[in-house]
Amino acid sequence: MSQCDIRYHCRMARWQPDARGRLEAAALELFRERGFEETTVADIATRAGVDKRTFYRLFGDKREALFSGSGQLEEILVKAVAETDAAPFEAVVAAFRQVAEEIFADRLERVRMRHSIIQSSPELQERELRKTGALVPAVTVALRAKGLDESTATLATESGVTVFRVAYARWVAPDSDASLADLITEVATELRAVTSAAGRR
Amino acid sequence: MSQCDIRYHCRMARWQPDARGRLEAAALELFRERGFEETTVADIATRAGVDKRTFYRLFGDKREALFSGSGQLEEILVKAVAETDAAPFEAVVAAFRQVAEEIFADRLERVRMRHSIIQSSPELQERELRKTGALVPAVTVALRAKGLDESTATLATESGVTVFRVAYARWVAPDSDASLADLITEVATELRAVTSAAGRR
DNA sequence: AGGGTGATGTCACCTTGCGACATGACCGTA
DNA sequence: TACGGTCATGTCGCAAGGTGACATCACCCT
Repeated sequence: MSQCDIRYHCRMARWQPDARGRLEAAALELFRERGFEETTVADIATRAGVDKRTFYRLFGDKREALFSGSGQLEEILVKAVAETDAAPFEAVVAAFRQVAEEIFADRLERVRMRHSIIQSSPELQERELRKTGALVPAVTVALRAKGLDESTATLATESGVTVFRVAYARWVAPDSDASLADLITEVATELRAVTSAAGRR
Repeated sequence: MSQCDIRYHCRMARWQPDARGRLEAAALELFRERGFEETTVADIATRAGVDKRTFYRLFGDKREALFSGSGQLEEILVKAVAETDAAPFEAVVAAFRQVAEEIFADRLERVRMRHSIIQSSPELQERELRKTGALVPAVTVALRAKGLDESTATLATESGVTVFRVAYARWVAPDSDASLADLITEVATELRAVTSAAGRR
Protein backbone atom coordinates (compact mmCIF):
# COMPACT_ATOMS: atom_id res chain seq x y z
CA MET A 1 0.00 0.00 0.00
CA SER A 2 1.28 3.44 -0.87
CA GLN A 3 2.88 5.40 1.86
CA CYS A 4 0.26 8.08 2.10
CA ASP A 5 -3.19 6.86 1.30
CA ILE A 6 -5.98 9.38 1.70
CA ARG A 7 -7.52 7.25 4.39
CA TYR A 8 -4.56 7.77 6.60
CA HIS A 9 -4.64 11.47 7.48
CA CYS A 10 -1.03 12.14 6.73
CA ARG A 11 0.68 14.55 9.11
CA MET A 12 -1.92 13.68 11.70
CA ALA A 13 -2.06 9.99 12.45
CA ARG A 14 -1.33 6.90 10.49
CA TRP A 15 -4.89 5.71 10.85
CA GLN A 16 -8.17 7.39 11.46
CA PRO A 17 -8.82 7.52 15.18
CA ASP A 18 -11.38 5.46 17.07
CA ALA A 19 -11.29 2.33 14.99
CA ARG A 20 -13.26 0.66 17.75
CA GLY A 21 -16.08 3.17 17.61
CA ARG A 22 -16.27 2.98 13.85
CA LEU A 23 -16.39 -0.81 13.97
CA GLU A 24 -19.22 -0.76 16.51
CA ALA A 25 -21.17 1.68 14.40
CA ALA A 26 -20.54 -0.25 11.21
CA ALA A 27 -21.59 -3.49 12.86
CA LEU A 28 -24.82 -1.99 14.17
CA GLU A 29 -25.66 -0.55 10.75
CA LEU A 30 -24.93 -3.73 8.87
CA PHE A 31 -26.73 -5.98 11.33
CA ARG A 32 -29.76 -3.77 10.88
CA GLU A 33 -29.51 -3.57 7.12
CA ARG A 34 -28.82 -7.23 6.36
CA GLY A 35 -29.16 -9.14 9.60
CA PHE A 36 -26.48 -10.64 11.81
CA GLU A 37 -25.94 -13.93 10.02
CA GLU A 38 -25.78 -12.30 6.62
CA THR A 39 -23.12 -9.83 7.68
CA THR A 40 -19.52 -10.98 7.59
CA VAL A 41 -16.72 -9.63 9.71
CA ALA A 42 -14.98 -8.63 6.49
CA ASP A 43 -18.03 -6.47 5.64
CA ILE A 44 -17.87 -4.72 8.97
CA ALA A 45 -14.16 -4.12 8.72
CA THR A 46 -14.46 -2.78 5.19
CA ARG A 47 -17.17 -0.34 6.14
CA ALA A 48 -15.14 0.85 9.10
CA GLY A 49 -12.07 1.19 6.88
CA VAL A 50 -9.89 -1.30 8.72
CA ASP A 51 -8.71 -4.83 8.21
CA LYS A 52 -10.59 -7.92 9.34
CA ARG A 53 -7.65 -8.77 11.59
CA THR A 54 -8.04 -5.45 13.38
CA PHE A 55 -11.64 -6.26 14.15
CA TYR A 56 -10.58 -9.44 15.90
CA ARG A 57 -7.87 -7.68 17.85
CA LEU A 58 -10.44 -5.22 19.17
CA PHE A 59 -13.40 -7.53 19.73
CA GLY A 60 -12.59 -11.15 20.18
CA ASP A 61 -15.51 -12.25 18.10
CA LYS A 62 -18.26 -11.00 15.84
CA ARG A 63 -20.90 -10.79 18.58
CA GLU A 64 -18.84 -8.60 20.87
CA ALA A 65 -19.28 -5.61 18.59
CA LEU A 66 -22.81 -5.35 19.98
CA PHE A 67 -21.91 -5.69 23.65
CA SER A 68 -19.31 -3.07 24.38
CA GLY A 69 -21.31 -1.36 27.11
CA SER A 70 -21.59 -4.33 29.40
CA GLY A 71 -18.43 -3.54 31.31
CA GLN A 72 -19.72 -0.13 32.32
CA LEU A 73 -22.99 -1.65 33.46
CA GLU A 74 -21.22 -4.02 35.84
CA GLU A 75 -19.13 -1.18 37.16
CA ILE A 76 -22.09 1.01 38.08
CA LEU A 77 -23.95 -1.91 39.53
CA VAL A 78 -21.14 -3.00 41.82
CA LYS A 79 -20.47 0.53 42.97
CA ALA A 80 -24.13 1.17 43.74
CA VAL A 81 -24.48 -2.08 45.68
CA ALA A 82 -21.38 -1.34 47.70
CA GLU A 83 -22.55 2.10 48.71
CA THR A 84 -26.07 1.44 49.93
CA ASP A 85 -27.32 0.39 53.32
CA ALA A 86 -30.52 -1.27 52.20
CA ALA A 87 -31.39 -4.93 52.70
CA PRO A 88 -29.77 -7.21 50.09
CA PHE A 89 -32.58 -7.67 47.59
CA GLU A 90 -33.56 -4.02 47.88
CA ALA A 91 -29.94 -3.02 47.41
CA VAL A 92 -29.65 -4.92 44.13
CA VAL A 93 -32.95 -3.58 42.87
CA ALA A 94 -31.91 -0.04 43.74
CA ALA A 95 -28.60 -0.58 41.97
CA PHE A 96 -30.42 -1.62 38.82
CA ARG A 97 -32.59 1.46 39.08
CA GLN A 98 -29.44 3.51 39.12
CA VAL A 99 -28.17 1.68 36.05
CA ALA A 100 -31.50 2.39 34.41
CA GLU A 101 -31.04 6.08 34.97
CA GLU A 102 -27.36 6.39 34.20
CA ILE A 103 -27.19 4.15 31.16
CA PHE A 104 -30.58 3.45 29.67
CA ALA A 105 -32.70 6.54 30.23
CA ASP A 106 -32.99 8.57 27.01
CA ARG A 107 -31.72 5.71 24.89
CA LEU A 108 -34.93 3.81 24.30
CA GLU A 109 -34.76 3.97 20.53
CA ARG A 110 -31.19 2.79 20.36
CA VAL A 111 -31.86 0.02 22.86
CA ARG A 112 -34.90 -1.14 20.96
CA MET A 113 -32.91 -1.34 17.77
CA ARG A 114 -30.19 -3.35 19.45
CA HIS A 115 -32.80 -5.55 21.08
CA SER A 116 -34.50 -6.38 17.82
CA ILE A 117 -31.17 -7.39 16.32
CA ILE A 118 -30.47 -9.66 19.27
CA GLN A 119 -33.89 -11.25 19.09
CA SER A 120 -33.25 -12.16 15.48
CA SER A 121 -30.27 -14.39 16.25
CA PRO A 122 -29.94 -17.24 18.74
CA GLU A 123 -26.21 -16.68 18.76
CA LEU A 124 -26.71 -13.15 20.02
CA GLN A 125 -29.29 -14.23 22.57
CA GLU A 126 -26.73 -16.63 23.98
CA ARG A 127 -24.23 -13.87 24.29
CA GLU A 128 -26.74 -11.56 25.98
CA LEU A 129 -27.53 -14.26 28.50
CA ARG A 130 -23.84 -14.72 29.16
CA LYS A 131 -23.34 -11.03 29.70
CA THR A 132 -26.15 -10.66 32.20
CA GLY A 133 -25.11 -13.94 33.76
CA ALA A 134 -21.65 -12.54 34.27
CA LEU A 135 -23.13 -9.81 36.45
CA VAL A 136 -24.14 -12.32 39.09
CA PRO A 137 -20.71 -13.21 40.45
CA ALA A 138 -19.64 -9.57 40.44
CA VAL A 139 -22.67 -8.33 42.35
CA THR A 140 -22.60 -11.30 44.70
CA VAL A 141 -19.03 -10.51 45.64
CA ALA A 142 -19.98 -6.90 46.29
CA LEU A 143 -22.78 -8.08 48.56
CA ARG A 144 -20.56 -10.52 50.41
CA ALA A 145 -18.08 -7.74 51.02
CA LYS A 146 -20.78 -6.16 53.16
CA GLY A 147 -20.87 -9.18 55.42
CA LEU A 148 -23.71 -11.16 53.90
CA ASP A 149 -23.54 -14.91 53.67
CA GLU A 150 -23.15 -16.67 50.33
CA SER A 151 -26.73 -17.90 50.11
CA THR A 152 -28.33 -14.58 50.76
CA ALA A 153 -25.95 -12.74 48.48
CA THR A 154 -26.50 -15.17 45.63
CA LEU A 155 -30.27 -15.23 45.89
CA ALA A 156 -30.61 -11.49 46.28
CA THR A 157 -28.45 -11.03 43.21
CA GLU A 158 -30.24 -13.64 41.11
CA SER A 159 -33.61 -12.25 42.05
CA GLY A 160 -32.46 -8.72 41.33
CA VAL A 161 -31.25 -9.79 37.92
CA THR A 162 -34.59 -11.46 37.28
CA VAL A 163 -36.37 -8.23 38.14
CA PHE A 164 -34.14 -6.32 35.79
CA ARG A 165 -34.55 -8.79 32.97
CA VAL A 166 -38.32 -8.77 33.19
CA ALA A 167 -38.51 -4.99 33.56
CA TYR A 168 -36.17 -4.56 30.62
CA ALA A 169 -38.33 -6.83 28.50
CA ARG A 170 -41.37 -4.72 29.30
CA TRP A 171 -39.49 -1.52 28.64
CA VAL A 172 -38.42 -2.46 25.14
CA ALA A 173 -41.81 -3.92 24.26
CA PRO A 174 -43.29 -1.85 21.42
CA ASP A 175 -46.32 -0.57 23.32
CA SER A 176 -44.60 0.38 26.53
CA ASP A 177 -44.03 3.91 27.70
CA ALA A 178 -43.13 3.75 31.37
CA SER A 179 -39.57 4.51 32.44
CA LEU A 180 -37.23 1.59 33.05
CA ALA A 181 -36.63 2.68 36.64
CA ASP A 182 -40.35 2.67 37.39
CA LEU A 183 -40.79 -0.69 35.75
CA ILE A 184 -38.03 -2.12 37.92
CA THR A 185 -39.80 -0.97 41.06
CA GLU A 186 -43.07 -2.36 39.79
CA VAL A 187 -41.63 -5.75 38.89
CA ALA A 188 -39.81 -6.01 42.20
CA THR A 189 -43.11 -5.58 44.01
CA GLU A 190 -44.74 -8.23 41.85
CA LEU A 191 -41.90 -10.64 42.45
CA ARG A 192 -42.26 -10.22 46.20
CA ALA A 193 -45.94 -11.02 45.89
CA VAL A 194 -45.38 -14.08 43.74
CA THR A 195 -42.72 -15.66 45.92
CA SER A 196 -44.22 -14.92 49.29
CA ALA A 197 -47.89 -15.49 48.62
CA ALA A 198 -49.49 -18.58 49.98
CA GLY A 199 -51.19 -17.55 46.80
CA ARG A 200 -54.55 -17.80 45.22
CA ARG A 201 -54.56 -20.61 42.77
CA MET B 1 -15.58 -47.76 -0.25
CA SER B 2 -16.06 -51.48 -0.65
CA GLN B 3 -19.57 -52.76 -0.75
CA CYS B 4 -19.43 -54.67 2.48
CA ASP B 5 -17.07 -53.14 4.98
CA ILE B 6 -16.92 -54.86 8.35
CA ARG B 7 -18.21 -51.75 10.01
CA TYR B 8 -21.50 -52.09 8.26
CA HIS B 9 -23.00 -55.25 9.71
CA CYS B 10 -23.85 -56.80 6.37
CA ARG B 11 -27.15 -58.61 6.29
CA MET B 12 -28.30 -56.50 9.16
CA ALA B 13 -28.03 -52.83 8.47
CA ARG B 14 -25.85 -50.72 6.31
CA TRP B 15 -24.53 -48.81 9.29
CA GLN B 16 -24.06 -49.57 12.91
CA PRO B 17 -27.16 -48.52 14.78
CA ASP B 18 -27.49 -45.56 17.10
CA ALA B 19 -25.08 -43.21 15.40
CA ARG B 20 -26.46 -40.48 17.60
CA GLY B 21 -25.70 -42.31 20.81
CA ARG B 22 -22.20 -43.17 19.69
CA LEU B 23 -21.53 -39.56 18.75
CA GLU B 24 -22.70 -38.33 22.13
CA ALA B 25 -20.52 -40.85 23.91
CA ALA B 26 -17.52 -40.08 21.72
CA ALA B 27 -17.96 -36.37 22.29
CA LEU B 28 -18.16 -36.77 26.05
CA GLU B 29 -15.04 -38.93 26.10
CA LEU B 30 -13.01 -36.63 23.90
CA PHE B 31 -14.07 -33.47 25.68
CA ARG B 32 -12.93 -35.08 28.89
CA GLU B 33 -9.68 -36.38 27.49
CA ARG B 34 -8.54 -33.31 25.56
CA GLY B 35 -10.93 -30.50 26.38
CA PHE B 36 -13.69 -29.00 24.29
CA GLU B 37 -11.67 -26.54 22.25
CA GLU B 38 -8.99 -29.08 21.45
CA THR B 39 -11.49 -31.59 20.11
CA THR B 40 -12.62 -31.19 16.52
CA VAL B 41 -15.87 -32.46 15.12
CA ALA B 42 -13.83 -34.63 12.78
CA ASP B 43 -12.26 -36.30 15.84
CA ILE B 44 -15.67 -37.04 17.31
CA ALA B 45 -17.01 -38.39 14.06
CA THR B 46 -13.98 -40.60 13.57
CA ARG B 47 -14.23 -42.09 17.02
CA ALA B 48 -17.92 -42.76 16.52
CA GLY B 49 -17.20 -44.30 13.13
CA VAL B 50 -19.26 -41.89 11.07
CA ASP B 51 -18.57 -38.97 8.83
CA LYS B 52 -18.22 -35.41 10.02
CA ARG B 53 -21.20 -34.45 7.87
CA THR B 54 -23.33 -36.99 9.70
CA PHE B 55 -22.47 -35.33 12.97
CA TYR B 56 -23.86 -32.05 11.72
CA ARG B 57 -27.01 -33.64 10.42
CA LEU B 58 -27.67 -35.08 13.84
CA PHE B 59 -26.56 -32.19 16.04
CA GLY B 60 -26.57 -28.82 14.40
CA ASP B 61 -23.33 -27.84 16.04
CA LYS B 62 -20.48 -29.12 18.13
CA ARG B 63 -21.97 -27.99 21.46
CA GLU B 64 -25.25 -29.79 20.99
CA ALA B 65 -23.62 -33.16 21.50
CA LEU B 66 -23.55 -32.31 25.20
CA PHE B 67 -27.13 -31.10 25.50
CA SER B 68 -29.30 -33.86 24.16
CA GLY B 69 -31.36 -34.27 27.33
CA SER B 70 -32.72 -30.78 27.47
CA GLY B 71 -35.82 -31.52 25.47
CA GLN B 72 -36.89 -34.20 27.92
CA LEU B 73 -36.38 -31.81 30.80
CA GLU B 74 -38.72 -29.27 29.32
CA GLU B 75 -41.29 -31.95 28.67
CA ILE B 76 -41.40 -33.16 32.25
CA LEU B 77 -41.41 -29.64 33.57
CA VAL B 78 -44.35 -28.53 31.48
CA LYS B 79 -46.34 -31.63 32.25
CA ALA B 80 -45.73 -31.30 35.98
CA VAL B 81 -46.72 -27.65 35.99
CA ALA B 82 -49.88 -28.36 34.06
CA GLU B 83 -51.01 -31.06 36.44
CA THR B 84 -50.62 -29.40 39.80
CA ASP B 85 -53.00 -27.19 41.73
CA ALA B 86 -50.44 -25.38 43.80
CA ALA B 87 -49.84 -21.64 43.71
CA PRO B 88 -47.67 -20.55 40.75
CA PHE B 89 -44.23 -20.29 42.33
CA GLU B 90 -44.83 -23.44 44.35
CA ALA B 91 -45.99 -25.20 41.22
CA VAL B 92 -42.78 -24.41 39.36
CA VAL B 93 -40.62 -25.40 42.30
CA ALA B 94 -42.49 -28.67 42.64
CA ALA B 95 -42.07 -29.30 38.93
CA PHE B 96 -38.33 -28.88 39.25
CA ARG B 97 -38.33 -31.28 42.19
CA GLN B 98 -39.98 -33.80 39.94
CA VAL B 99 -37.35 -33.21 37.27
CA ALA B 100 -34.71 -33.70 39.92
CA GLU B 101 -36.11 -37.08 40.77
CA GLU B 102 -36.89 -38.30 37.28
CA ILE B 103 -33.80 -37.11 35.49
CA PHE B 104 -31.00 -36.21 37.85
CA ALA B 105 -31.28 -38.52 40.82
CA ASP B 106 -28.67 -41.32 40.62
CA ARG B 107 -26.68 -39.51 37.98
CA LEU B 108 -24.55 -37.29 40.15
CA GLU B 109 -21.24 -38.54 38.81
CA ARG B 110 -22.24 -38.18 35.20
CA VAL B 111 -23.68 -34.73 35.82
CA ARG B 112 -20.54 -33.61 37.61
CA MET B 113 -18.41 -34.74 34.71
CA ARG B 114 -20.58 -32.91 32.24
CA HIS B 115 -20.60 -29.86 34.48
CA SER B 116 -16.85 -29.70 34.71
CA ILE B 117 -16.58 -29.83 30.93
CA ILE B 118 -19.07 -27.00 30.60
CA GLN B 119 -17.26 -24.89 33.16
CA SER B 120 -14.08 -25.20 31.14
CA SER B 121 -15.51 -23.47 28.10
CA PRO B 122 -17.33 -20.14 27.80
CA GLU B 123 -18.92 -21.37 24.61
CA LEU B 124 -20.54 -24.23 26.48
CA GLN B 125 -21.61 -21.99 29.33
CA GLU B 126 -23.41 -19.82 26.82
CA ARG B 127 -25.21 -22.81 25.44
CA GLU B 128 -26.21 -24.00 28.90
CA LEU B 129 -27.64 -20.58 29.67
CA ARG B 130 -29.57 -20.69 26.44
CA LYS B 131 -30.99 -24.10 27.22
CA THR B 132 -32.21 -23.17 30.68
CA GLY B 133 -33.37 -19.83 29.32
CA ALA B 134 -35.48 -21.66 26.76
CA LEU B 135 -37.39 -23.30 29.59
CA VAL B 136 -38.89 -19.99 30.64
CA PRO B 137 -41.29 -19.42 27.74
CA ALA B 138 -42.42 -23.03 27.81
CA VAL B 139 -43.20 -23.07 31.51
CA THR B 140 -44.75 -19.63 31.38
CA VAL B 141 -47.14 -20.78 28.70
CA ALA B 142 -48.07 -23.80 30.78
CA LEU B 143 -48.81 -21.51 33.71
CA ARG B 144 -50.85 -19.12 31.61
CA ALA B 145 -52.91 -22.02 30.37
CA LYS B 146 -54.09 -22.37 33.94
CA GLY B 147 -55.53 -18.89 33.90
CA LEU B 148 -52.67 -16.92 35.41
CA ASP B 149 -51.81 -13.49 34.13
CA GLU B 150 -48.64 -12.86 32.19
CA SER B 151 -46.79 -11.09 35.00
CA THR B 152 -47.41 -13.73 37.60
CA ALA B 153 -46.62 -16.54 35.23
CA THR B 154 -43.36 -14.97 34.10
CA LEU B 155 -42.13 -14.12 37.57
CA ALA B 156 -43.07 -17.45 39.06
CA THR B 157 -41.21 -19.18 36.24
CA GLU B 158 -38.15 -16.99 36.43
CA SER B 159 -37.95 -17.37 40.18
CA GLY B 160 -38.41 -21.10 39.90
CA VAL B 161 -35.60 -21.31 37.39
CA THR B 162 -33.41 -19.29 39.72
CA VAL B 163 -34.13 -21.72 42.51
CA PHE B 164 -33.24 -24.62 40.28
CA ARG B 165 -30.05 -23.02 39.02
CA VAL B 166 -28.81 -22.25 42.50
CA ALA B 167 -29.79 -25.65 43.86
CA TYR B 168 -28.14 -27.35 40.92
CA ALA B 169 -24.94 -25.41 41.53
CA ARG B 170 -24.89 -26.58 45.12
CA TRP B 171 -25.64 -30.13 44.13
CA VAL B 172 -22.73 -30.46 41.74
CA ALA B 173 -20.34 -28.69 44.09
CA PRO B 174 -17.62 -31.15 45.08
CA ASP B 175 -18.37 -31.20 48.81
CA SER B 176 -22.13 -31.52 48.57
CA ASP B 177 -24.08 -34.62 49.46
CA ALA B 178 -27.72 -33.60 49.77
CA SER B 179 -30.21 -34.67 47.15
CA LEU B 180 -31.11 -32.23 44.43
CA ALA B 181 -34.79 -32.34 45.37
CA ASP B 182 -34.02 -31.40 48.95
CA LEU B 183 -31.71 -28.63 47.85
CA ILE B 184 -34.47 -27.21 45.68
CA THR B 185 -36.85 -27.03 48.63
CA GLU B 186 -34.17 -25.47 50.76
CA VAL B 187 -33.24 -22.82 48.21
CA ALA B 188 -36.89 -21.98 47.57
CA THR B 189 -37.34 -21.24 51.26
CA GLU B 190 -34.24 -19.07 51.29
CA LEU B 191 -35.42 -17.17 48.25
CA ARG B 192 -38.74 -16.44 49.91
CA ALA B 193 -36.90 -15.07 52.91
CA VAL B 194 -34.59 -12.90 50.84
CA THR B 195 -37.27 -11.32 48.70
CA SER B 196 -39.89 -10.77 51.36
CA ALA B 197 -37.79 -9.68 54.30
CA ALA B 198 -37.89 -6.06 55.25
CA GLY B 199 -34.56 -7.54 56.12
CA ARG B 200 -31.80 -6.95 58.56
CA ARG B 201 -29.07 -4.97 56.95
C1' DA C 1 19.50 10.66 12.91
C1' DG C 2 18.67 6.31 15.06
C1' DG C 3 16.17 3.03 17.55
C1' DG C 4 12.09 1.39 20.23
C1' DT C 5 7.02 1.00 20.58
C1' DG C 6 2.48 -0.05 19.30
C1' DA C 7 -1.37 -0.27 16.31
C1' DT C 8 -2.31 -1.95 11.98
C1' DG C 9 -2.03 -4.65 7.47
C1' DT C 10 -0.86 -9.00 5.14
C1' DC C 11 -0.62 -13.81 4.55
C1' DA C 12 -1.35 -18.50 5.52
C1' DC C 13 -3.83 -21.59 7.91
C1' DC C 14 -7.31 -24.46 10.63
C1' DT C 15 -12.04 -25.28 11.96
C1' DT C 16 -17.01 -24.73 11.73
C1' DG C 17 -20.90 -25.45 9.28
C1' DC C 18 -23.58 -26.15 5.02
C1' DG C 19 -25.26 -27.11 0.10
C1' DA C 20 -25.33 -30.47 -3.50
C1' DC C 21 -24.91 -34.74 -5.11
C1' DA C 22 -23.77 -39.90 -5.03
C1' DT C 23 -24.47 -44.32 -2.85
C1' DG C 24 -26.52 -48.34 -1.21
C1' DA C 25 -29.70 -50.83 2.19
C1' DC C 26 -34.42 -51.32 3.03
C1' DC C 27 -39.35 -51.67 1.79
C1' DG C 28 -43.44 -52.06 -0.88
C1' DT C 29 -45.52 -53.56 -4.99
C1' DA C 30 -46.27 -55.94 -9.28
C1' DT D 1 -37.64 -61.35 -9.06
C1' DA D 2 -37.32 -56.85 -10.41
C1' DC D 3 -38.33 -52.24 -10.08
C1' DG D 4 -38.61 -47.79 -7.97
C1' DG D 5 -38.91 -44.83 -3.83
C1' DT D 6 -37.07 -43.45 0.46
C1' DC D 7 -33.80 -42.41 3.86
C1' DA D 8 -29.55 -42.23 6.24
C1' DT D 9 -25.13 -41.72 5.14
C1' DG D 10 -20.62 -40.61 2.61
C1' DT D 11 -18.05 -37.36 -0.44
C1' DC D 12 -16.72 -32.99 -2.23
C1' DG D 13 -16.16 -28.25 -2.21
C1' DC D 14 -16.64 -23.82 -0.20
C1' DA D 15 -17.82 -19.50 2.55
C1' DA D 16 -17.10 -17.65 6.89
C1' DG D 17 -15.20 -17.50 11.67
C1' DG D 18 -11.08 -17.09 14.04
C1' DT D 19 -5.70 -17.09 14.93
C1' DG D 20 -0.52 -17.02 14.64
C1' DA D 21 3.49 -14.93 12.62
C1' DC D 22 5.59 -11.41 10.51
C1' DA D 23 5.92 -6.90 7.95
C1' DT D 24 5.06 -1.99 8.08
C1' DC D 25 5.04 2.62 9.39
C1' DA D 26 3.73 6.80 12.26
C1' DC D 27 5.07 8.39 16.56
C1' DC D 28 8.13 9.24 20.44
C1' DC D 29 12.36 9.44 22.96
C1' DT D 30 17.18 10.30 23.21
